[in-house]
Amino acid sequence: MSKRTEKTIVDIAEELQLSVSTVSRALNDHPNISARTKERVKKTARKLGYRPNALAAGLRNNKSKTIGLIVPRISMFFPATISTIIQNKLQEFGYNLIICQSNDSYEQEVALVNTLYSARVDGLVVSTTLYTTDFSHFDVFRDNNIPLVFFDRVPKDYNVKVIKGDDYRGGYIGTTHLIEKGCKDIVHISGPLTCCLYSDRVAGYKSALQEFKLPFKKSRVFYQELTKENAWQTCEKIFSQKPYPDGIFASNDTTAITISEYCRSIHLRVPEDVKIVGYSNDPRTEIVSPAVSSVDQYPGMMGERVVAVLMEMINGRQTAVPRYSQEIIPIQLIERQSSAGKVKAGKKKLSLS
Amino acid sequence: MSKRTEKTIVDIAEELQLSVSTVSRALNDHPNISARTKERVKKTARKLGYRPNALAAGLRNNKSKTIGLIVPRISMFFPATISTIIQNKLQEFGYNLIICQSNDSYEQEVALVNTLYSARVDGLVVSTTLYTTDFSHFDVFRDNNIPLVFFDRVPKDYNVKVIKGDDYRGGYIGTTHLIEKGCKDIVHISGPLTCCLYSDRVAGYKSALQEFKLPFKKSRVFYQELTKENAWQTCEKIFSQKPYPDGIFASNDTTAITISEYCRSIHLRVPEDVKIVGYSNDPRTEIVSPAVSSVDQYPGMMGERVVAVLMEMINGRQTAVPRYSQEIIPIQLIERQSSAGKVKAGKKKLSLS
DNA sequence: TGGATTATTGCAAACGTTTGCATTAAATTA
DNA sequence: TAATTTAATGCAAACGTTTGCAATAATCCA
Repeated sequence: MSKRTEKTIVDIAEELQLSVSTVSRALNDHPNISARTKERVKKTARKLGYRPNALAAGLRNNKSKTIGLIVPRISMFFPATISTIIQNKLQEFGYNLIICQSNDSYEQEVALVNTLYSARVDGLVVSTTLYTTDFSHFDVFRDNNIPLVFFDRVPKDYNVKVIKGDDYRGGYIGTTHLIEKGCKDIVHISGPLTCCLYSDRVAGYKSALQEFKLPFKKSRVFYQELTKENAWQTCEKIFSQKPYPDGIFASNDTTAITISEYCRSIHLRVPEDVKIVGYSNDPRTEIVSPAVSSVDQYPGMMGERVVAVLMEMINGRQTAVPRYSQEIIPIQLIERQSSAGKVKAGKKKLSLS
Repeated sequence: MSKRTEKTIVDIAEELQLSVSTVSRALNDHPNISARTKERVKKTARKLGYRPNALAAGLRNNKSKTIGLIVPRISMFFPATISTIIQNKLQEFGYNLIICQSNDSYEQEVALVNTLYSARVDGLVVSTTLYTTDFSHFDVFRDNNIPLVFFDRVPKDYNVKVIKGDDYRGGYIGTTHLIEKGCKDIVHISGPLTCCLYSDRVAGYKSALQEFKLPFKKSRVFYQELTKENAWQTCEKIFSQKPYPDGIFASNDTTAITISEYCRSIHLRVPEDVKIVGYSNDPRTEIVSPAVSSVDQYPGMMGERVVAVLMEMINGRQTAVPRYSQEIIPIQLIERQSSAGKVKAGKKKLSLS
């Protein structure tokens, strides 16, 4: 057991004939320890190879200097980007980040919340499962007044701090853009409605159609997990019979890109025959040809806001009283090749105000 | 302070008129606690909303049930995929994972090692910075016999457990493939040689050239951080004067994809005029056109091996004595459009044994 | 029925910090 | 110089567990 080499502050104290309290205070730069003592203590700390034990300090202080993060998966562009930012930002504040993935499983999410509570994280950041509609597993955090922030995929009707993208507007803008480019029959491929993200975007899609007096047809909206496989299957369904849509608005970029591939496979031209808009502005949209238009969600801004809000809560500037508050991060449409120009020859441009 | 609601095992003990030790053992299913008592304890634990305090347990047991992971960045495909797998796998074993990014900064890496040590992680997994050549900051772990595993970007000459891809072979296979497809003047774009990954691949590249009696020219190898921007610049250099190379082997896919874009921009045809092979088999290689050939590194296998080895070390089956041991994960070339067919008309196929 | 074995439970120390309060030493003032 | 203030240090409890050992209760066998 070489563990016997672990030095503690009592070793330092003994070596210097000081009390442990003095050593502790010296290491923490407590004001009423003399400069000379601080020097001596720090020096022998280095000499002995002393490493503070964060567990012990955490136990005593009832804080772990650790934040928990739960996301569906870190292999997807948007959560990955946000996680990166959160992690880097927290590092600046001296916090560690425990990143966990629910893999979009409700049960896993519940389990993770509990282990992160046991780990006594000082705060929890979460983007929920596609299927989380009951949020009571977060009560432990909320009721114990431990900072809790949701982002992107956030609860509806749960009294808590929420930071989300402007999904309604995203749905609206994406659809409007296609209409302005001349599309008259726009399919929307959405995620499951249990997730607020998608219901908001669908609402935006609807209101855009309505505003431009285009009919909303139930058969033109698809609800599915937004995987490549599902996208391909849905394409097969869509293009199994005419009339073909002249625009498709997909609620993520994996889907948008797959649609584009499918169109090529059946010799439909993008954007001439079908225009496509995706969501998230995944960098893949740029390298694919034609490049795919997409709704950017400013992940950087969102990540920074998450950390800022969290830190305010931790430092008590923000009232930690569980109070619903929603912060909306703007979105922006990035126009690319996949939705360029006019609908196929013969149709003329809608004149829009 | 609603923190006063935190229940501990002594609350359970009081409620049941038992000793804390009995409660502790009951909760941990210790064999010599009667079934009846266990039942009662667990029931009131639930009733009181008791949550174990992992910090306290960790302090007492000298283990945190937490693993540290340091990667350059989690936004890159390969480390992201591995992190995902490691995280999911560890979850099965009841371990949390603290994911940290060094952002390819040596100083940050050093700092992270120290905070993870302070957090008393039960093990550390790391893929180093591009520029880490001094590994002494890992001594704390090695010397205290705390499981330490390196993967992908691993140390040379540091006595420790290492799991890496077969980069020499990857370099060899990638180059050989281009040669077999008829290339005679192959550029190699490599990362900095401080990183074992790249030096191994360069070695593979060299030996392939040698084997096929092609000259190795220093001017045909470039060493740089493998970013998009650098790739573009290097392309400008390469194609600023003739003769153009007829094959390019890039040490990552971002670079390979950018090269392909550059070629299109100057109206060079891929693969007819230039053939391209990348590294890592990033999914982007598939959606780009022409699809880019790449060397797959089996991230799944690597991730699983990392966790398996780590668990063996933690459970003491593997000797934890710091002993260098290297495990090589195979690679596989995935041929795609970017390196298909023959070199431009007029050249005839090399007949290879 | 009594002694021995076995099954349960309890006591108390330990893990490494931090911190309120008490104490001592040093500096200041009258 | 004595009394008072200020600066620096020490004592001991506390954070919530776990665990070796001791103690008690229950069971068994002859």
